[in-house]
Amino acid sequence: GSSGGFLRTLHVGALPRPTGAIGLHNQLRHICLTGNARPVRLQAPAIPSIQWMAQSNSFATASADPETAKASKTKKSSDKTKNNKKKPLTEAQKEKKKDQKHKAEIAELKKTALTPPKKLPASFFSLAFAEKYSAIKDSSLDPKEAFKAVVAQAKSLSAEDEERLKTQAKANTAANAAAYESWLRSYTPLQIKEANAARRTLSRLVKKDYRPLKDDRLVRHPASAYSYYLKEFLSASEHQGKPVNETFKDAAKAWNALTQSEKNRYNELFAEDLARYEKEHQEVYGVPTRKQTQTRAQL
DNA sequence: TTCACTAAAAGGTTGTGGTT
DNA sequence: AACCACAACCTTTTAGTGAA
Repeated sequence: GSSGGFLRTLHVGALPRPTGAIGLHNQLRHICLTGNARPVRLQAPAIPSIQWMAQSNSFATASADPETAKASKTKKSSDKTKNNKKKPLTEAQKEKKKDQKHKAEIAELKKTALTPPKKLPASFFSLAFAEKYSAIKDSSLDPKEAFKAVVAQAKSLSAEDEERLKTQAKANTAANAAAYESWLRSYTPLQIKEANAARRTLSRLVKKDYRPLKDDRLVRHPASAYSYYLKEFLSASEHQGKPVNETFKDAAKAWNALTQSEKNRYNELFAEDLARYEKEHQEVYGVPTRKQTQTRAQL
């Protein structure tokens, strides 16, 4: 595991930022900003209940215009005074209304979730495929046959071509990383944090995997006392080489056998980390944690 | 969505406990 | 209730090539 070590400090270990691909990177950025959103292919699953969403106020942008909403509401109701009787909605109408609301929520979540820039092909195979395909393009081959033929060609490149395309692929990988980094930095850490929350929600609501955006600036959650114990336990040489799941079971057993005073050391480490979390939360996001807000409200 | 294939990222595993 | 924190490592998934 070389990604993001334990107790990784903020801003350390950022992605490499190659300097050789500036032009490409600007192009990518432009493409991104012109907003060609990723094609959405959703098989619209019927979500029976979105009740829990109403409980969540994580996405403040959704309620950005309470004034206008209020205004249009009052205006509407005054219009309705002519035919002063309000007919109760039929079941079908209720369904429709609910469906519309649901769609609006999804749309709002997608906006909050943000769309990272499209990536350039980063494998020699993809590049070879594109190249060979453009050569065969005009032939009247059946698309599937053409596809297979091109794959075969892409697999049997000359040594020179393979070398060339591997170099290109590497450059694209670097350009992709640079483009992503640049795109990321155009948003605040808080926006990215909220985007990730929206992504989690979307993944649940929609049959699609909205993966979290990777961002070094995000504040790492405090690690539990047990996490610290586990780290210590695993680093002991006596457990190395044993199957992972056995070792983890042993660790849990040992943890539960500890006395309260033995646990204190780890609890202190947690307390320190919690303090770190609260401090960084304020610094990076510009707002205190929810827990801090609640505690202050009680005072 | 299909076809073949690659590179890179995420998931599963084993736990506890704090955060949202 | 669900998510995230920590660990290592092997396995699975994804996104990307183009076009119908």
